[in-house]
Amino acid sequence: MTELSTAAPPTFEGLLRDAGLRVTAPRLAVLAEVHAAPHSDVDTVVRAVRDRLGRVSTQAVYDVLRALTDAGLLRRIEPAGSPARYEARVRDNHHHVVCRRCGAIGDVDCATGAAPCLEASDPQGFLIDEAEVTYWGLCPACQASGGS
Amino acid sequence: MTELSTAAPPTFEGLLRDAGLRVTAPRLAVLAEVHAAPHSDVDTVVRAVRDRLGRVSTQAVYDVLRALTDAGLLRRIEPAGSPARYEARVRDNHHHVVCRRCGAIGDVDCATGAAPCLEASDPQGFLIDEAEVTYWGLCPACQASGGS
DNA sequence: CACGTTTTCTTGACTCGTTCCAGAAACGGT
DNA sequence: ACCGTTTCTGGAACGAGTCAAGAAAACGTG
Repeated sequence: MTELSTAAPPTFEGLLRDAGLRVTAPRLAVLAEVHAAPHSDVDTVVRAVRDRLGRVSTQAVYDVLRALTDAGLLRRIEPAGSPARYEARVRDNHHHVVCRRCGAIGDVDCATGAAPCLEASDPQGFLIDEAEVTYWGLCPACQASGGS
Repeated sequence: MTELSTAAPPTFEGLLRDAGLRVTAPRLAVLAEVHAAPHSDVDTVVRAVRDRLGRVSTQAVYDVLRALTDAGLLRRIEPAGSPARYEARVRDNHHHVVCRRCGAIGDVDCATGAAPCLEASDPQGFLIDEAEVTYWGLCPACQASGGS
């Protein structure tokens, strides 16, 4: 079926086809937007998609984001106190720094090799498949402005 | 001011006074409930408080939870996709395992001593004050029931 | 290239968790 | 016991996200 080499399709259309998803304008626009502006929230994506395509319903964007996330083309992150955000860096086990004041998000690669804190000391019988690390602090801009 | 030794006041009333908070029935009830049932969500706390005290407004519970959290007597955790939950273990830097299916939460002590992944490889200029680790997986019960 | 099936998008209403507001009630220092 | 301050009540409101039914578009086939 997927005869064509899935080596590294550079186009968004290729990404969609390889994932077994239909190619539609909203999906291409959402993919492009999240690749262009990582850590976008839904509202930002909706606005960007409408800039490109004109009239697109909010639900379409929610549906597309879910489909792309389920297909592994996007990753959903949800820092406490913020609406959900989406990024295109996928399957590379990186983490995030979140600014307590303005909510800005940055990517942080794993320090300790591939799996930093992946093993809990006593997982209480849980079968763990992912360790998510969130660093909380102040972004450079907020350190400068709000001194206290 | 705080002349009396704040060594280890065993009563909830003592905890409140030492934190400079007024002692009220809703606050005592909330403290007792969260100590008794860690990782409770707001609705659970509301029900428990009403069981003890009779009529208590939902807002009172929200206000109390915020006041106790700000005072450092409770800790608020907010796993993605779940409503906020509260626990009484505070200032001991432990982490959580969350069941992907049923949302159950367990405590996990730091494996690597006091600060496991506390230092990001490249914090991008962020001033980090906390590293929050969430382990995702399946709790024992969900492993047993939903095999697939 | 037209057809029919399947998937996707639109519109609108709705749920859930949480917050805001004004006023009544309770706390606790003097 | 009194009075100023803080806390609680009740009701309305908000944002994020979901559900449901039908219209529209994308794909595999002949």
